[in-house]
Amino acid sequence: MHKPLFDHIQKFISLEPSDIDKLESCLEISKVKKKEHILEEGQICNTMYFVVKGCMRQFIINSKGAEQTLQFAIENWWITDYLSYHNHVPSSFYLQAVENSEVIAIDKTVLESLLIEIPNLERYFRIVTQKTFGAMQMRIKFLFTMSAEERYHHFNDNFPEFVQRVPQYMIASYLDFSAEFMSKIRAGKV
Amino acid sequence: MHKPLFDHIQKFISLEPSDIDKLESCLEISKVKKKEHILEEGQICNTMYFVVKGCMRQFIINSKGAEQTLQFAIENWWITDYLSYHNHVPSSFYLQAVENSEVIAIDKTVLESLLIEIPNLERYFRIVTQKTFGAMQMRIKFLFTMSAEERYHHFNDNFPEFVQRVPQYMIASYLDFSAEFMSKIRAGKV
DNA sequence: TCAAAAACTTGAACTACTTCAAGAAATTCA
DNA sequence: TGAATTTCTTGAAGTAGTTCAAGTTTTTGA
Repeated sequence: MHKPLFDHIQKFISLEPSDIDKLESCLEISKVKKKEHILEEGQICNTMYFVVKGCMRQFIINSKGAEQTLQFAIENWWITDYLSYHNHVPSSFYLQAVENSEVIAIDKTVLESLLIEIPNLERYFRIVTQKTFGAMQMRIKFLFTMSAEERYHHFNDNFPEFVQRVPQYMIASYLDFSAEFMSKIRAGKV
Repeated sequence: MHKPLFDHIQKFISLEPSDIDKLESCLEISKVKKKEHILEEGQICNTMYFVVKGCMRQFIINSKGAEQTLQFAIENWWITDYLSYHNHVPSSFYLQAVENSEVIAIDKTVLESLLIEIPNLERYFRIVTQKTFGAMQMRIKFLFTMSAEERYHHFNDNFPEFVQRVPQYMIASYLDFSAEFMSKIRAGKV
């Protein structure tokens, strides 16, 4: 079902029924099994993904061979590799399902011509991207100013359900500390 | 002069002469003296700034009273606090001139109505924001996977002129290590 | 339902960085 | 020009985190 996407869009702009039809015909919903990749390092990313259900993450494999989560996307978030998408260069990232998920995929070529046809949709993406960018600016602030323990508590206070929902080692790497250290923070052993 | 902005815009989209006039009438260029603030913590940010000449930075004052640079913007970059701008909440950041600079300021109310009038301009901002977001994703990757020394060399290799141009302690905090440690890296004493 | 896999915990040893304090060098501007 | 300010450097001591290795608990799926 595409409804969650249309609901999300209509929070920011309103679409003509004809535009809704046009957009609808371009969307492809797909189920992604837990741990399945929708993008791998080295591939060119030609798709934007909207999470209808479940949870996706962007991660890399670092020089020690360990996975490092850089970004999560839950229901109603967009996720893609914007650099690869816009510059048509190989991606540095993996995009993977953390849970069994459903995503709406929009192909770049299709989307770009759709955006020219529907200026209001262009507006939607501009606003959503700028808001996400704002959230990213705050994230950098937190990473720069808080200790590991403060970052954990802050995240836990703000997204308690989410912390329950995904493996702790992913949260640890998203907050930029080791899984072992997170375990100690939780046990009050720091 | 507004030319640098129009040149930048026309790299991504093309504007009708009438649109150029319309936009032109909304722009306000202003000189910002080195160290002068164009936004302070606690204020609501209602403006987007385009750097025509010079260099601006976004920084915070951390719990120890030290300045921490989170972002730079040189010629042809936009800078603002997107969270404060979109959610109309007090900013967590300062925006300050690193050098004597010239910026084009566009007021939010003016810009938002302009964007509705000129869909192509909406497109420009969508593309520019997404590209900047892509750069930010890479930045997070570098912060997460490289050591302080690697981050310094990587930055220095990619932006050698820029490293000459701004005080080293600002670069150090932008790369998330202390000015003293940067000094030691440069001296080969690590 | 139960064996295998994935996720979490613990302590001990280590290290990449920070902090502090003081001096030297470079830049600014009256 | 030269005094004041800003920026950079250096070494010594400290610490917030990592790494490793091994064991325990929880979850998964045939």
